[in-house]
Amino acid sequence: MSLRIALLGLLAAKGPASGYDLAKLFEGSLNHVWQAGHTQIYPELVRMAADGLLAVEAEGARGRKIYTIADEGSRQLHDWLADREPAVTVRSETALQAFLLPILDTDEAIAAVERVKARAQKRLDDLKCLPPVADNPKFGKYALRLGLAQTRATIEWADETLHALRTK
Amino acid sequence: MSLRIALLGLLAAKGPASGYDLAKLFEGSLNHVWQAGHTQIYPELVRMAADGLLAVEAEGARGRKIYTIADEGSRQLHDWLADREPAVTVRSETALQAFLLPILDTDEAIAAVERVKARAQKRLDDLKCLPPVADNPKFGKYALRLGLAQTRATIEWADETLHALRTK
DNA sequence: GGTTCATATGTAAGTCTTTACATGTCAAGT
DNA sequence: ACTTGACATGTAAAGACTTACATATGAACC
Repeated sequence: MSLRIALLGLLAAKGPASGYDLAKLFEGSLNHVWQAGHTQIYPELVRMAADGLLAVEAEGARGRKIYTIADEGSRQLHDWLADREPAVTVRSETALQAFLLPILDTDEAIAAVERVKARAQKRLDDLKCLPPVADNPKFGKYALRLGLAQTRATIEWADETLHALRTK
Repeated sequence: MSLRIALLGLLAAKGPASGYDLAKLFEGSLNHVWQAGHTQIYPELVRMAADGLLAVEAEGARGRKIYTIADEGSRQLHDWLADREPAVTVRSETALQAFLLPILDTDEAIAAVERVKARAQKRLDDLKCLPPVADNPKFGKYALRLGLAQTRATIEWADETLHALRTK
């Protein structure tokens, strides 16, 4: 379901696009929000078109297909955004490592937390130089700030945890 | 793979336990870290026992089965924790709503962000009165702090975003 | 003319996860 | 004796996601 919403949202933000275009957007700005590869996107677009959420049009000799959001698609997107209580299914390997940290001895734990911190630092840098979606600076702005806030929180946790591990 | 690790970790933290016990732990302390229902846990335990990671023992008339972590299980758990670069597959409906917020008009967006904030606030309360895993206060301590830090960051984002939406 | 790379789309197999169905025990309260 | 609720385990089908395989065009470079 959420994949549908993400695709509808991108088509609303960017206008008509091909599956390939959408896959590129997932690799870019959406990557820190939701992830999907082209093998998941292509069949889903076909189903969405069959369900009347999208209009399709073939273009060029290369078999490129352009999808446009239909009224029913706009409606479902809007309703989901306005009404949906977001599900909170957490599945974070980082949090799992944090949970199980006491299994490691102190120096191994320090190394693991250092890794988490380095990763978060890199993510922070990535987020800072993220291009806007389809030259549309509105989109992704709020998600970017949320990502920055949560990533900074992770770095602070790592610093606090490293301090605790080193002084014990 | 991560489900295996979570199960191994719980068995290491708590000692011998049944599938039912482990499912309860997922509903409790692990819930903010990783999620799994009993329908996923029972078959996985069977596979893990078949792979030599766990020892099984039947107990009582009620068909209760007690799993104990085997040496091979301890080894794999330790290796994963010490060596694994945590995967960062983000799939957050909250972040997706944040991403697509500009599709809503201002008052709808405010309502959506209020919902996110209320949810985070509740989560914060949940985290604060979480019981320790198997009366073992070491476990979950670091994950709890990570969860608190990230949840506080989400609330700060909501406040910042509400302010931005209301003054525009 | 040939190579290489980005473009562009798909299928298939396998894994992970959710939802729905199904069964039976034990303890406590009425 | 009966009911209710927590305990306890499972299967099956469907849906979501990943990984590997497969194909073909157009543009740029050498």
